[in-house]
Amino acid sequence: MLTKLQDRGSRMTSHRLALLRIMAVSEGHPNAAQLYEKLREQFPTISLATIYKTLLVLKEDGQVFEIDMHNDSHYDGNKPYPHPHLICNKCGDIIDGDDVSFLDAIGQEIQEKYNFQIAQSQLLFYGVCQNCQS
Amino acid sequence: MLTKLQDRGSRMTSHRLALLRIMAVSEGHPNAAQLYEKLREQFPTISLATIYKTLLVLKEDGQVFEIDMHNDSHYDGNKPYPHPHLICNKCGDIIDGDDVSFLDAIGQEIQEKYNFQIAQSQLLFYGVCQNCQS
DNA sequence: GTGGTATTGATAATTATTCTCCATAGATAA
DNA sequence: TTATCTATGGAGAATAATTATCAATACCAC
Ligand SMILES: [Mn+2]
Ligand SMILES: [Mn+2]
Ligand SMILES: [Zn+2]
Ligand SMILES: [Zn+2]
Repeated sequence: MLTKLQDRGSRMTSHRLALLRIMAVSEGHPNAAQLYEKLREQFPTISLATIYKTLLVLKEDGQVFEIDMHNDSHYDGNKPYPHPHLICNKCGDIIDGDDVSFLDAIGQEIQEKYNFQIAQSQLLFYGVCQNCQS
Repeated sequence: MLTKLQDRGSRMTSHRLALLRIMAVSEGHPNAAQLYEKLREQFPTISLATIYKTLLVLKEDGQVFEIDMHNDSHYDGNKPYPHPHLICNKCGDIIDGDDVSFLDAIGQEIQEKYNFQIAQSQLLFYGVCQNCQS
């Protein structure tokens, strides 16, 4: 947790701990602005730039995964590795879409068919979630 | 081609034809800035805003597919429907990753397991392409 | 505790994309 | 062909998420 950070010459600060804790508790996929609002409850003088810098450090450290959405990145601190996301066009909810079979198979196939070495992936499905279909 | 546009009250202009033709010929995945440079050869006074407006119209008309990349959207006029893309971290090349099995299976699985009605998808794989592995 | 350095906060800068508004050009019918 | 109506184009301003700058501060090894 903090060992990896320090190996890279980074420090574990109260801000970074708090941000990780919020993500672990919320189980959601917040964006920078939402994390900013949450963190302001504990650190009223925190800056939005600090949120971005913290997210960058934690991302490079492999502790959060960035969901690369159009002009509004969201973050996952619970599953800090590539996995599919289902994004509802009605309510905006972002649902984890892991436990999907064939994912490894697709990676394998791309690797072989195109001789492409996959390092990362962004798998986004847009549509209507269960709740919004009523 | 122009029938669909006119049904929606849109007009087929020389700009729109030229943009579609450039995409069809290039077989690539240009972004707005690259299309702007190309189109300026034919229309020296064209504006970048016109590129964006044209791309929006053609996208809504189902004639181009937008690849939703982080702060730099690219467009596909040859396969104007969702399909995977392989993006090289070294040379920046964007490779079509269709003809991949299991894609329909994954869509099916998400539909069933999460009861999620898929309307669109962005499947991006980042890594190193064949040419850049030497 | 002290000192060196990473981090923070305030704010400016960046950059892709969108908006505004008037002039212009495409379609349609006379 | 010509008139008319309206979508489109061009120029530049506006927007908004993200990044850069830099002096003050907090972390941590000693
Ligand atoms: Mn997730
Ligand atoms: Mn493509
Ligand atoms: Zn929903
Ligand atoms: Zn390459």
